[in-house]
Amino acid sequence: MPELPEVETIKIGLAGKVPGKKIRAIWIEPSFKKKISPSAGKFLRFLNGKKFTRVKRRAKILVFELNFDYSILVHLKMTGQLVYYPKKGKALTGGHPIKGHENQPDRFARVIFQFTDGAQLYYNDVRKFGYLKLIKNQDIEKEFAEFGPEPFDKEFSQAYFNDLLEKNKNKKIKSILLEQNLIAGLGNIYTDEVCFYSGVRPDRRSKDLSRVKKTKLYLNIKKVLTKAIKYQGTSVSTYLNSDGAEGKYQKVLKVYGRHGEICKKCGKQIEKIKISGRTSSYCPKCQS
DNA sequence: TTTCCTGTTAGTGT
DNA sequence: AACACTAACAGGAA
Repeated sequence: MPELPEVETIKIGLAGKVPGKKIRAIWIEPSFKKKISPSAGKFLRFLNGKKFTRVKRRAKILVFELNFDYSILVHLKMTGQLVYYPKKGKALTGGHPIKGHENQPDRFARVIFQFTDGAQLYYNDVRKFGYLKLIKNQDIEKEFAEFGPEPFDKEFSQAYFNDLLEKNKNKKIKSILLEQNLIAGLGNIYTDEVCFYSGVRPDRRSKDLSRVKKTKLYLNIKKVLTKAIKYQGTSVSTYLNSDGAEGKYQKVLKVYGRHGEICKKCGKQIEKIKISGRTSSYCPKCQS
């Protein structure tokens, strides 16, 4: 699920909740122990009694800073969720989309943080692709060295973007947008949407893009992500924000997941192709 | 029942 | 080097 807007939404939600919380106990589902580093044992031992101080995001990774020179990195991969339960837990029934599991917490809980004030933070993950990593703050920069600029950073300028297209002129535009070492945070949903708003077929090679299209792509990356954050992300399958509620952006999707349906702009049928192994949907009339 | 699909990405093979 | 494909895992849809 989670691409930049979803991770950002979770970050904003948790930033108002977990700072100051002190860990009383952590439970890890046995089969998930191999996804905890440096090891489940060290993770438990080190974190017991520590406090969360701050929540940040880089690319699609959440960073929980602690009251020592350490942080916990959380990558949700395809189906990870973080859900916060205050002490006085209203039963959260916020539309968990997996049938029969409308009530949180459910059986897909992999890690549970219990805080001294009775609140809890759940890491849920159906497919168990995600991971939690305890890391020294001084090592974080090295860990993130692989990522390209954040789309909202000054570093991500039109000049940078044009240069990046020039350096990858034979690649398909969608492949470029998906590469985290070029631009951080876009995934399958928002790359499709950015291409639609820019009138560009996702399989167009970047050398064939006009100057105008390059500008459109650049601006639409920011526009689409900004709107998606405002809508609290897209709930396609298992994504929930940190209150356990769904995002709203799926209501305004133009092409992602809509192949076979009618283009909202021109009425033609949305088509699909595979790019970098990902299903990509586009309108054959609006995008060229 | 079986087959194919799914938000990510590291790793392997061509 | 650049690219395509698969595995990691589980459940839903057809």
